[in-house]
Amino acid sequence: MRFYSFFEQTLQSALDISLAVNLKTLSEQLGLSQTTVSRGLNGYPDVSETTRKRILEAAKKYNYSPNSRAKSLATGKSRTIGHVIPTNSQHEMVNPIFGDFVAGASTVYAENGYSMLLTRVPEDAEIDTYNRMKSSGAVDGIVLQGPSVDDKRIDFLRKLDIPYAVHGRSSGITSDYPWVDVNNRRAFQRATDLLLDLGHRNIALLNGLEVMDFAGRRKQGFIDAFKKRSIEASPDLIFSAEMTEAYGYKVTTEVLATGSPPTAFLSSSLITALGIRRAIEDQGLRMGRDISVVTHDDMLSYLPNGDSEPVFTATRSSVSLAGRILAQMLIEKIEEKSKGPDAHLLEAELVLGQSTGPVSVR
Amino acid sequence: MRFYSFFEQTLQSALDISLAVNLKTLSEQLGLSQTTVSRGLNGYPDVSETTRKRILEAAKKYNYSPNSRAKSLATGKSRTIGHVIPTNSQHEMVNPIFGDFVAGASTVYAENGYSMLLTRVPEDAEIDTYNRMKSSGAVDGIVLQGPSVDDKRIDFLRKLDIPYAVHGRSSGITSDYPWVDVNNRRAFQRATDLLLDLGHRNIALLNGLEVMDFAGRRKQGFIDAFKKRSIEASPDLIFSAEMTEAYGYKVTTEVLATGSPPTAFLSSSLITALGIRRAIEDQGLRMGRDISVVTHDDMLSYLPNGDSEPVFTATRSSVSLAGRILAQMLIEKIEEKSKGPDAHLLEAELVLGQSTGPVSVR
DNA sequence: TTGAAAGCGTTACCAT
DNA sequence: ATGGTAACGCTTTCAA
Repeated sequence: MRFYSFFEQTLQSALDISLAVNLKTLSEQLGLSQTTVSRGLNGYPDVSETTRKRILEAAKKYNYSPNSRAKSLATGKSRTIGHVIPTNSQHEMVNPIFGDFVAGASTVYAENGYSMLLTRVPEDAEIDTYNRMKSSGAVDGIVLQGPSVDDKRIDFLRKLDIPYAVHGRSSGITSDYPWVDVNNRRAFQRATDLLLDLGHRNIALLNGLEVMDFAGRRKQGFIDAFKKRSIEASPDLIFSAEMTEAYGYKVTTEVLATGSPPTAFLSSSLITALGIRRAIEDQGLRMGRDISVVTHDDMLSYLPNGDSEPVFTATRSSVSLAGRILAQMLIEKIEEKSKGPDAHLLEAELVLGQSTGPVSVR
Repeated sequence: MRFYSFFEQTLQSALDISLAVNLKTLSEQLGLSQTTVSRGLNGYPDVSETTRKRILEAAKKYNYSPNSRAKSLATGKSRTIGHVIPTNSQHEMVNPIFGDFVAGASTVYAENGYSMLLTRVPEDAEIDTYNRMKSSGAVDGIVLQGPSVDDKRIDFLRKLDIPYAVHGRSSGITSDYPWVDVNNRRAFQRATDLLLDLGHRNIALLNGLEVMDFAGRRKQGFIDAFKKRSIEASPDLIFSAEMTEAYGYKVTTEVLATGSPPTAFLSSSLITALGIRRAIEDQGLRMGRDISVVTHDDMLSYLPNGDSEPVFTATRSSVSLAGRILAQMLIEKIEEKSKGPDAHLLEAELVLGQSTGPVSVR
């Protein structure tokens, strides 16, 4: 009895100063073996209901939670998924869709008892990081974000023989790999179609960097829309750069000063579209009357759909959805509920704003 | 000899199929003890230069990296820092500054051999998550983002007795805690001052949710600017809600329809400012001529400073900087290079756009 | 300068 | 239904 009360006391004070209660202490307290307690906690069938109840109560009382490091060492699973953000850009700021994607994915991780390990490394150290993630046993799976054209990392991940999934696709990679993507080509083709329908011919495309795979697809959609009407998109009005606001401002200012300025702008990013609008306003032109701006990656998804207000299709929330789907896919792969590489194409629409939305040529 | 070549072969094939090389295999291969190899890799002084060289070469050759779980189990340190994003909002999208902050912090983590563990949990499970993070030994430190007024989580973290740091402050918490914050009050006071200088009197403030601590500070700055001139800010023009675009659109539309519409808008968020602009354009008014919009949390930081172009102060990049500073502070706390709670106040300025910037009353 | 062995906190196999 | 014990891969103490 003195013995037990000693432990009681130890545990109580441990509780107070938040010292870790481990399986050993807990089992001693319960007068059971570590094995039984472990089984009780992990829902094994071969433990009586009464003992299980006792175990769970004690665990709760002493605020026990298993040491995840020890658990993962014993099981060989870390229940953690690695995401890598390359520091590829000059500025520290990050594309807003990054947050949406991460939010979507980590929600699903949390629901399934996984956590997300986020690392930011220089682009040239990325392969090395994947390598270490795997061989250090830190993660059970890896997510590759924003693939470039013919992305060598995809083959590398396959060879690394670790579950992985790609947000976006990579043209040039012929082998199978699991991905989740939106239909960039079709979305931009539709947007261009709309502007062409309204009579625009001089349309400027402010695209992202063409090493990024999605940029190539968007450009293709733009060009295809013209081709289908047997007209040619002016190559002088197709721009490609990192999607900053300065880029939008600069290009728009320059292009509006030429002999035949565009009557409409199609932007690959909201940030860039901000620069475009700013430049247009500087020229004394009015959005939605003198000129049209259509942008993808918009934040209008906050506006309620199906109301008296104009309908805005949620591009940003589709990114978050992509995160969810991809996370689910990866978890299933890790837990071997599914095997082969999956592919999911999300149907993203373009965002058409009210005042900044397309108008016909005057 | 046969013996060594057997291992050579084993290791080689392990390399090919990317099987984990562990300390045991590596030391057997080298003909050394695990102890020596471990010491060699971790830079202990008591190992001869020649052996150290051999060890490092072999480690590189066989692509060895220590199992982080085992290491952390043995050392009691996880070299991981936990961030929690509460799922407090109706929508899945996340404030863009979240990405900037995370990017800044994780850069510093990476530089110091730390990684970031990101979890997204329902708001009511947050305390529980911190608890588990600590008692499961998953993290060495915790970052609290976006505190509310009188945030109970701060006291909880202190009691949890784990290194932590807060991005933002919490009025009502009198005890010391480590934080990094911008001067929200002063920034909004200055912006309001500027608009008052230009002759505006009917200024609308579209603020964030007032449970969030930063929103309270911003409102205070707004009110103070009026007070200093012995005039009163109209309470009817102060709004508070989650910073969506719909919020900006709705409030602006309504307020412009009243008898004395505001001549200027001050917005707590770029997203909301988008809604404000959209509504203004719908009324046929022109930005930067008929009306002024000043917004905080802008993305204009992409524009180069000190050029011929107007100077835009980098609010977004200051968030990223906050992430860096906070990460550095937390790491020092974890490694016990510093002890007491630190406080850093970053000097954030308001962003004043060119066309959308403030104009005097006409 | 090097090595043997104990220990970190779990799980899992094999008994009973 | 329950318990003893050997792993998991590393660090660290103690010896040599």
